[in-house]
Amino acid sequence: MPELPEVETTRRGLAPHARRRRIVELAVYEPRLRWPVARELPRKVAGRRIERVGRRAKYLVLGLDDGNSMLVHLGMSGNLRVVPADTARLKHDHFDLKLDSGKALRFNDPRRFGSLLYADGDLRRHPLLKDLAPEPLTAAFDGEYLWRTTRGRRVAIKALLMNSHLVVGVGNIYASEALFRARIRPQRQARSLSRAEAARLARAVRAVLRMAIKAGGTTLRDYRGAEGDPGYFRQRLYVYERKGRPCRRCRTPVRALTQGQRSTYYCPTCQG
DNA sequence: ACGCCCTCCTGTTGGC
DNA sequence: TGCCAACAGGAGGGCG
Repeated sequence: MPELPEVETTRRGLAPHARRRRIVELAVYEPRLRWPVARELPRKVAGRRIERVGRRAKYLVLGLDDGNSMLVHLGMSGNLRVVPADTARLKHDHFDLKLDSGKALRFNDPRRFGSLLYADGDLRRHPLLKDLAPEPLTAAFDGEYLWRTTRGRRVAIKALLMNSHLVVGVGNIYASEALFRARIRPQRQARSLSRAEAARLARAVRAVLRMAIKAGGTTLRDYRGAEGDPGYFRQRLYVYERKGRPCRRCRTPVRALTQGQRSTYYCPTCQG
């Protein structure tokens, strides 16, 4: 579900409520997430102040006043919302991070692919973060980088866009959308991209992520921001979920195909 | 190192 | 209406 724009939207919604707040209690109702929630986590974070609400790839990072951090990953169906702490719990509410404001950050995740992790000290050494590629919205990710890292790679460019060793934050929706905007077929071998195409694709990735953030992300079903509101980028999608419907640019019916057990959408006319 | 495939989990949808 | 299979936004891990 949530890709970079949705996680970033959640981060922005959370930040004003969480920053400088002290953690009164971490209440874990269901520790069986993607990674089991460590038993000692509530004890470690109780009483700490949240100093930073950040993001790395699709992880939300809560930086604590003791130099350690909590990481929250939303998985496919997760939401992290701000609620009054006494709000009645619903099905699939898995933990509450209760703050000294009387609010709680409440995590709901039907599929339980999300996670709540603790990282002591340097985030860059955390096992799940240490090998991640650059952020797409930083200067490190540009056409030259993309061209260089795709050399020799026989895998389809669409699959490579979703590989967090190449670039982070791009999932199934925005991979299709970026390739459409760059006018590149998703099935193309990554190594076949020209320098110009790599440059177009890098720009398209950045553009589509930026625009999606502006729209508050894409809500297909479950996604809600920190305040409970959906994202509005769905209505701006060019190909994703539009199989058989006319391309918004040229009216050719959009095609779907399966790559690595994931759906890909593209326009056979616009994407040469 | 690389590329492919499977897995975790629940809910929804579509076909019969 | 019921049943069952297919599919869904992630991504680690195992295999050849």
